[in-house]
Amino acid sequence: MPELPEVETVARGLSSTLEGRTIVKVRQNRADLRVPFPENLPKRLTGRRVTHIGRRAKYILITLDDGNILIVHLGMSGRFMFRHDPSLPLLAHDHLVITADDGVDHVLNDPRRFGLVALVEGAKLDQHKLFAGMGPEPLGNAFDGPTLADRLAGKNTPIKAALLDQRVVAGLGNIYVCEALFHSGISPLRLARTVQGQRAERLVQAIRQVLNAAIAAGGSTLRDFMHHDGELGYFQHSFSVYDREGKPCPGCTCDVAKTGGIARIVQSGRSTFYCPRKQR
DNA sequence: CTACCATCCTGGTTGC
DNA sequence: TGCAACCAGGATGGTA
Repeated sequence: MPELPEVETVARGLSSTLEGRTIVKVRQNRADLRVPFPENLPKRLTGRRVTHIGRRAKYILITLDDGNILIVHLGMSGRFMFRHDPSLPLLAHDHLVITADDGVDHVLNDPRRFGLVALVEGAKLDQHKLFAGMGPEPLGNAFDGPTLADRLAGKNTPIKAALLDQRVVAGLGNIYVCEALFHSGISPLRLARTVQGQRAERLVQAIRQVLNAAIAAGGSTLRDFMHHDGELGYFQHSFSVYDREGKPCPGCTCDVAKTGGIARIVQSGRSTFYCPRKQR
């Protein structure tokens, strides 16, 4: 479920509670999520101090004082929340519990187990399989119109599919791709290679704007998503098209009874929501 | 290269 | 109310 804004929100929450703390206890309750947990993970984490919490694309990066980085991906249904009361029983799907030196438990819960946990040497992060070939951060300085236009050049695939490809730009998912395409007036069906020049520029601005607005709202809570402290995001109330099939798009004056309002189509197996009149 | 499909897994919602 | 089918924010690997 979590896309970049939700992961950023969780990472910020972790940063305020776990950064600077020493890990005193780790409980791992199963052998794997989408992939196996790292070998001897509890042993390798215990006694380490957390020096920094960051994010790359949809990955949470927890830097340790031995130079390793604990990587956490929340998949579709992952939550990473803290609990002050260690006497509370673990819930179903609580897979990893990291106890800090202030007695607070940081619990990774993931019912569908599409998430993953890895531990890599900090210096080799960019070369790691998960990050090699990954596209630019959409909120970073390196992401601009010409850069995106370059990465889309020659791609004979719908722009919707291209933006979901983490090698083109890293961190977008189904929701924010739909929203950004709407705000830039680009049809999700348009061939990626035709998004050049001003159109690419508009798309970059729309991506940045929608991601920043979503982060400011604490992300979007559709079903599972929660902040590190259990709070919910509220950006879902600001969706223009996502999950709004048949409804009017913002500012639309046309008759929904005639136009059908926002359309839903399926592209590469995923729902796409858009306004066929405003997006070309 | 690209498009499409299935897969991993659980749980909430929908429809009969 | 019960139950089955369907759907979901991601990523990957296979096939045609």
